[in-house]
Amino acid sequence: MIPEYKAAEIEKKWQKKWETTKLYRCNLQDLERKLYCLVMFIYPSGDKLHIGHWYNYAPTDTWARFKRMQGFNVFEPMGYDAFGLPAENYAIKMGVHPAESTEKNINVIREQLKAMGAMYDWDHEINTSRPEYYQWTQWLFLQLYKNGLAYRKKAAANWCPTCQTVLANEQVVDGYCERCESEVLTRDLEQWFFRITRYAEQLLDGHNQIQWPEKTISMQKNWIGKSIGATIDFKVVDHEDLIQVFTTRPDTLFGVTYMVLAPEHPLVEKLTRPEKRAEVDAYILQARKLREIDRTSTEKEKTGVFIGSYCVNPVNKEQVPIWIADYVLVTYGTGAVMAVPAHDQRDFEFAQKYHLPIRKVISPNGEKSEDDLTQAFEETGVMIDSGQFSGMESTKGIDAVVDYLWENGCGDRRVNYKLRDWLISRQRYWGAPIPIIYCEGCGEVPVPESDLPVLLPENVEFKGKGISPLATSPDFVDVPCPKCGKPARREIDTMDTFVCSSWYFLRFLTPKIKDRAFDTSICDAWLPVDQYVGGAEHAVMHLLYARFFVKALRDFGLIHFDEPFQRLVHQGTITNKGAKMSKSRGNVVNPDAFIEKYGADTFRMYMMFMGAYEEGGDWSDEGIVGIYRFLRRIWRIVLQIHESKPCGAEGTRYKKVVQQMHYAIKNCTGDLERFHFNTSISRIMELVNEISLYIQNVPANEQNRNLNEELIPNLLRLIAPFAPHFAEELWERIGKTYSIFDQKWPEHDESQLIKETTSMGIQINGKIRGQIEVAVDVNDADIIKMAMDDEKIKQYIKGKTIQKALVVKNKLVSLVIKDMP
RNA sequence: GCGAGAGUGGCGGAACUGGCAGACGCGCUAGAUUUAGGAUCUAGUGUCCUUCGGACUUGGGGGUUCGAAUCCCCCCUCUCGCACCA
Repeated sequence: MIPEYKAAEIEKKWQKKWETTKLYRCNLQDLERKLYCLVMFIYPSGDKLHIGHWYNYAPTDTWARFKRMQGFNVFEPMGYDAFGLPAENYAIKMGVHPAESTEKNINVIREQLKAMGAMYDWDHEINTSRPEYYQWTQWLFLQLYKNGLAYRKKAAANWCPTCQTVLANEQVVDGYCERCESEVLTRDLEQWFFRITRYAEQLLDGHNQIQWPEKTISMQKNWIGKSIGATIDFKVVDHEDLIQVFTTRPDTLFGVTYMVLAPEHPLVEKLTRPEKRAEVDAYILQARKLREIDRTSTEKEKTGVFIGSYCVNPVNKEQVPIWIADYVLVTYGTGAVMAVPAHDQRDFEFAQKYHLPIRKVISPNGEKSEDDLTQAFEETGVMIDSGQFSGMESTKGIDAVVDYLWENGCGDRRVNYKLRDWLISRQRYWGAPIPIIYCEGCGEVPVPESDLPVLLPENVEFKGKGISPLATSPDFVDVPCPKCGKPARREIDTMDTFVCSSWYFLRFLTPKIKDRAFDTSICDAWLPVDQYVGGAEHAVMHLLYARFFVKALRDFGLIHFDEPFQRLVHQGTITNKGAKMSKSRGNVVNPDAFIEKYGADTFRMYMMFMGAYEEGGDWSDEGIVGIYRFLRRIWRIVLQIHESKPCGAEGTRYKKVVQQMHYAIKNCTGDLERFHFNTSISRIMELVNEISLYIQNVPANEQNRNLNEELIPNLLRLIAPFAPHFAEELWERIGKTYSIFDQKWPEHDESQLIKETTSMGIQINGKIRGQIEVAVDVNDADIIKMAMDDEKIKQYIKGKTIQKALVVKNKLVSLVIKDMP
């Protein structure tokens, strides 16, 4: 009598055994075949594990287990990105201290993660909100500070009125807060920045040495936004001032007919003529009122005003009027643009509206034409009406003009980036305090490393609004200056949580060391992370910041590699009945209910079966039973064969089963490698179907003994990464030694895949008309003959001439026929 | 608006470099077994045509090819990213 498959019981049993035997403890000293498999650690904001977490973690764990069985020394850690706004907001909502609620949530989540059955090495767990961790986040801040990569400045910052804090550029999506979707305002504030812009070029270069999705790389490239061009200085008439512009088209300099400054440009105030003052002020006021999103919309008609002053074009000494317009952004380039309406569509539209001259200086063929342009000609061509440069190819003209400007001291080559420095100050409580003290005498003083950590005070009013909660703790704020000992005050802002997660992959290796943030030699040995898995939404935030950190730390001599993550895979999104899951739609799938009903093994396996991992899939409450049935089917077959102990020697039918096994091993392995879990599972299903047919059709006493000895063990090895508890249980039940995860992943034998005959389709004029069974060693000419001798085919080719006949090996025969002339 | 990806049965999805479209699973139909089953097993299941058999089928339209889901051109829809970046 075959016992029932009791998932809950089995899963508990093995989770316990794995833990007590420390099966997944990784020996970091063993570097041969090391493999660092990392999944983005969890953000414990208050909710339990949702389906997205499962989809991130379970398949990655399957991959890691597969690699372990292939003989790799796999390090797969898990921890908590525990600081941050959602956790703080959750605590406020529940009326408890964030430290308390975070700790509680982590305890729940840890149990859930364990119930998933992943092979995390729990000895390496980290929690970024613990002083043991954030002490080193602060230490890293100081290293950046010491090396000139952390600085404070007053700047217009993105302010989220709901979150009551500033945000980094990366956290503002279309003018709205990435987290809470409130409209983001601008506020002038003193803020801390990390000088990520210094690494712009290196961040671009590094893309060449990592295997990441094309799309993610291009998003980063786009975000960094490199453009090569020149700066050009325009003297202002009757003023000492120079207006500097950045342009990628110095070859169009002779076509400049006006100058445009951003309304916020510092020179606007000074250069506005008295008679224009009222008009200009009104325009600036109006531009300010416009929401960022409206102002930057390309749909919006361009507007601007003339401020009354003129500047001089350095190549032809022509005076051109200076305008301000909100299509020029103060944050990009120099905040000023030389307008060339004939060769820039935006300038063209503006010039048309305000009747400014449009002067053609680039011609497609070098010839002048009197026709009016209907739109700007933005391509390259031949320079015309450009003084000594006329007749020159515009691509060469770029260099020639810049050389001329440089010689005359009014221009230079310049590479410009869109990337801005990373604003890391947050006016919130639940984060790592910035380790800086302000002293009236000594100014900005870094907290000495020996005084770290700067502990988050407990007695804080963190529910307040508009001011950093740390300001409400006098014990925290008032400190003696570390330099002169006089009364001073601490920085009251905390760091963006992305700072914590920019180096966690280093800490994971040695989470408990007390005297260093990380161990240089262990990091050098284990990094870069071999396989990183996480959401695509981090493309220009976490993934860019972490790369910046690694490059900076490398330059400080603390590590000796260039990139944190060698291979990167993003999981797709799970939908439910075709729609994105959301609380408002009410179609959120709660994993717990399904795990209770079918077990974690079925649940995780079904997620992998739904679709291609990187594309996500559509959840179906019905579909999951397919996997449940499949596991129970294996359960019965394995135990039945184990009981009946086949000892026969039946060979003909068995050969087919073996062939199917090698086919399954081959494809299952290849697909797992590429994170194609769904097709990988399909191959195992086919194998099970074949075994099932065999034991039904071949009498028990004849069944091949290898069924028990070779086939079933291999089947269990194949299923083990997908359904770990299930496979471990059956492995034990068939009398094998613990653990199946110390077993070697099966390898296929290519020679076993070769069939004696193949069935080939016969195509006539592109349409399949018949099938023939052909032995593999038959040559093409004979195959064609066989095809033409086929009864069915004869009907088609009777009375026709064969124009062409070809054989596609093992696939088909193609005949092209034509009526007899 | 620009850029990238996608569109395949009733459903989720396969098809690696052009080579028998629809693997695998869900659902459905019939049968077997069972006291019963939402358990299990077997067979069937793209659409249309009256059949042996045939015709049509990968968002729509054209093209290249002996042969196209796959390559090329035009159009439609969806998803994601960027959005005056000078």
